[in-house]
Amino acid sequence: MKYDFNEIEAKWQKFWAENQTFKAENNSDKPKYYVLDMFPYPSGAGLHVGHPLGYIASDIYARFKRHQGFNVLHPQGYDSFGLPAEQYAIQTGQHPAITTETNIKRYREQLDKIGFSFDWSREVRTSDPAYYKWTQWIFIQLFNSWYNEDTDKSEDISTLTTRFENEGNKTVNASCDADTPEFTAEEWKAFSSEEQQRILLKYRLTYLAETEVNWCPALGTVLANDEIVNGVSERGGHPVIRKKMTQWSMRITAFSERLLQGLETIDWPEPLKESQRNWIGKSVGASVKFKIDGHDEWIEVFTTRPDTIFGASFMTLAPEHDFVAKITTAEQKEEVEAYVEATAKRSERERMADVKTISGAFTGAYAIHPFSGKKVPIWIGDYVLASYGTGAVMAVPCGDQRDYDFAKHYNIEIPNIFDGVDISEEAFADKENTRIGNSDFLNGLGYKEAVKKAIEELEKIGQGKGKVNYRLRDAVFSRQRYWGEPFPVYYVNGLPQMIDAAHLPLELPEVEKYLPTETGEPPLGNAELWAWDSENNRVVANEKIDHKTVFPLELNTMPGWAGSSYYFNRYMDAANKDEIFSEEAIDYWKQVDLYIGGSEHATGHLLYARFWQKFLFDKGIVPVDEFAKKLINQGMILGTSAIVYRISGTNKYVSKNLKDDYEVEELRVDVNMVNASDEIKIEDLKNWQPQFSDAEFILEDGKYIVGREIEKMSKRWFNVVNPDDICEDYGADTLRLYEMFLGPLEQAKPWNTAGITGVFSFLKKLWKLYHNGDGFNVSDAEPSKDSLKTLHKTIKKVTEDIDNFSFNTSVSSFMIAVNELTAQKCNSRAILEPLAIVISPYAPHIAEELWQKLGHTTSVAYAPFPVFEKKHLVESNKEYPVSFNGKMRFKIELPLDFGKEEVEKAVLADERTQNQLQGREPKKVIVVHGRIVNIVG
RNA sequence: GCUCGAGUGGCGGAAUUGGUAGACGCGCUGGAUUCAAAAUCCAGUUCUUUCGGGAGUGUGGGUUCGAUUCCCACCUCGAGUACCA
Repeated sequence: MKYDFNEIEAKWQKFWAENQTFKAENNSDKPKYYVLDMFPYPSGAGLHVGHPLGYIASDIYARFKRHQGFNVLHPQGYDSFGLPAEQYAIQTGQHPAITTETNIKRYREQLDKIGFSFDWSREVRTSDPAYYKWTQWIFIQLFNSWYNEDTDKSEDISTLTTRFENEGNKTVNASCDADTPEFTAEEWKAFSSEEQQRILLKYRLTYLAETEVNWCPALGTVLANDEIVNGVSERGGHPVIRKKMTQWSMRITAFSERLLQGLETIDWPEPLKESQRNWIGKSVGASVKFKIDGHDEWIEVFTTRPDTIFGASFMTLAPEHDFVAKITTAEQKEEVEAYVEATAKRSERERMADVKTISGAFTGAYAIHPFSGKKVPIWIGDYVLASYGTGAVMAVPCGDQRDYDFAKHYNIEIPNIFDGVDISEEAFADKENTRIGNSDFLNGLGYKEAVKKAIEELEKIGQGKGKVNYRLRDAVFSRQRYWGEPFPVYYVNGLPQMIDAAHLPLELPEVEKYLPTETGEPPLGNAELWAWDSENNRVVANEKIDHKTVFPLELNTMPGWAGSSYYFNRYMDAANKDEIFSEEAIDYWKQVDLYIGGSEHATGHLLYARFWQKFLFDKGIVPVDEFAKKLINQGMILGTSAIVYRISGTNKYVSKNLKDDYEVEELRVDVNMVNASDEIKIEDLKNWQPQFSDAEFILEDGKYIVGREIEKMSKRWFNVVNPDDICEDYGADTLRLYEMFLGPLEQAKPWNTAGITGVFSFLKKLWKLYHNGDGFNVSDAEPSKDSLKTLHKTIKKVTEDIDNFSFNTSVSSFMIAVNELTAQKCNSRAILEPLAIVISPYAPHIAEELWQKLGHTTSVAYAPFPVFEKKHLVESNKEYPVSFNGKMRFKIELPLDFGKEEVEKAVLADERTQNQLQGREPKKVIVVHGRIVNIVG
């Protein structure tokens, strides 16, 4: 009987869908387990064979957990807001919602063909108003919250206003904007309502602020750093300038320390955690205030080396620093202004790329050293970044290489404050071996003591204190796009007001064009129905705006990461119309137990999602403050491109191993035409593209052999392999097994369809094991000892492999098991029934079919996983490998109950031992019981 | 530059607490079956060899009876990050 995978797979996919086999219940006596994939952006290109890798792994895990008796939540959805649909809309006028719907359909078909055990009843789409209602809702919660650094928690904004009324803000320890003014309770009460609102914005967890952005006038939009290449836009090559814009931001910096500490509590890959740590960028040091000579102003700097304060011989401000204009003297004005203008023209990336060139300008002003009272010149230089610390540094040229280079370049004094160190060539930055000298009260101290002492002294004179600084910046949350979540915000006298949560969702309006308006406003500026009637709580036409009851709505939309920052929680109760999720659901599922996805989201999605989770935790909305206990990064699947060699200037193509005799150009051709021996059929090539139809070919051994190159899977390299095609030709079970068989989950590895025949013939052999000629053939005969041994070593191995996420080695052990059972001519139910369950997480369709044929009427998906029994693996003999000086030379079979002496005696008595020794006396014989014998001599 | 990861046959890879290096699969070689091909099955396949053996996991050292595995130095490749005070 033939293994008809197409029929079998269609049958079971239908069965699972009709019976809702994988629907998870929100209340169950079973222990819960939540397996999550990073949901895809449904692109127009569809899935290639690399996309489902992580999904297959998580599906195997989810199925395994079901066999182990867990109530498994394994949902899937779509991150369906995004740029490509919008770009397509701009080009064609097609509404992004339509494109998105089409793409989702295609994705769903492709996913269904692979046989995933998703609970589709919980599907979410970030672009669905029923979903983004809750994205908007969370935004409102953030707006209505502030961060109390005393309790280290987000709190409702009302607790802040109460404190302002009672004590002003001097005593309030909060995360807030740097330019927040101080006020007393009386002053607060005297402020107008508008003034109060303006101040509260400086405290809210999402707030409006002037942010410097990369503005591309030609595209009418803000670009991310990686959308800019060499100072011009990647798309179209238009100039990009730095521009200040009022944008929504998220006060993620309030959570810096918790985001850092939380990493210790979660089981995520170390490299991923490391990149989050770097991104957060904690440094411990001190903030120091320098008085500016002749001004009332103080310059505040952050330093990690307060111990070197006596080495500070100048200050450097970022060119953008607020003080620059104020303190620059008349003589220096021209030079400074020219320098500031020159730096403003350069993009941040340009500035960062050009590290070698030293540039700066002297402001003519001086700061007073807090201890020595000496006047130190104040410079500006673009090596100081406005966005880090205070945008100012105390320059210690003897201890910091950049300060050193700057000082050398401009002939600034380089005082040496290190005992016994030569600084004539370079700065000395070795903390371990630091011994401070020439520094008044710090003389003779090492790094640690000197830091402590310096901070103490700074505090005494009120000019500094210990401080922790983070590199992490608040996250800009506005996008000048159409296809994203609208902000639930309208403006009264320029001040943002939240739409009441009861009136959400605020749905995206229709627009004529998806481009920015002529006046440079975001695409929503094109909408005609985009005003808020605050009396009737609904969207009305723009012409009704009277600024009394009808107000303009926000024109920006939210970024891609908004919808993905909490979707894992929404899955728990995805259809809930009244709440983001029920308390019952979140208390049961709590958090994701296993999250699988790409490492490219390390510092984007995965950091923002942790931030929102901590916020929701503070608000009591979720019960745990980390959303995913364990995370695994799947590696990228690369393509194996096929290359043909055209002889230069001709239409002749030469086979790979003959190409060195000619001058050739490499051309990539469709990999799907190449067979396992790297041979391509000339006919296929001729039919593939017209340029080959009348080409000539120089063959080797009558074949055309292509060259191969491993590179990213991409249409332009013609190396994309489609999972549908694989399912069509070999079946989903083969695809699933082969994806796993390729190598370790976390590693990048090349795809080559050639190797797939190995797992395909394995499945055919597995099928044969249960069949005899035309019929199903499983007997109730007692299994042989060997078969039991094969089964149980497979159970053991596969269980361990799944626990270790080592799915590739499981596939090998299935192959070994089937090879052995075939050789043993095993057709015993006692073996073949458990075997079907063991294989079912990997190859669920064939397992279901065999399970049914074995006489079962319910899905194999919930059959208990076979339990490993040690007794079947117990041996009485061991084939000892005998090594000489660590090299294995021969094997000898001995009873396992032989003791060390008996083993040694038996080995030494063997003639092969004497052969090896050739008359030498063995110096030492090591016997490791049950493992190995090693003879030294 | 810094951080992290990885180097094993022609290829993907295995060896999970230091104990038989190359499991499993692809490809390749030979054979069976076939008019032939596909499919299937069997045998072989790290290199080298005077057929006794010898060498061998990026390179060089070290620890050990024994190292792909642990330590030190270096080389190569990949990923992330970048004037972070």
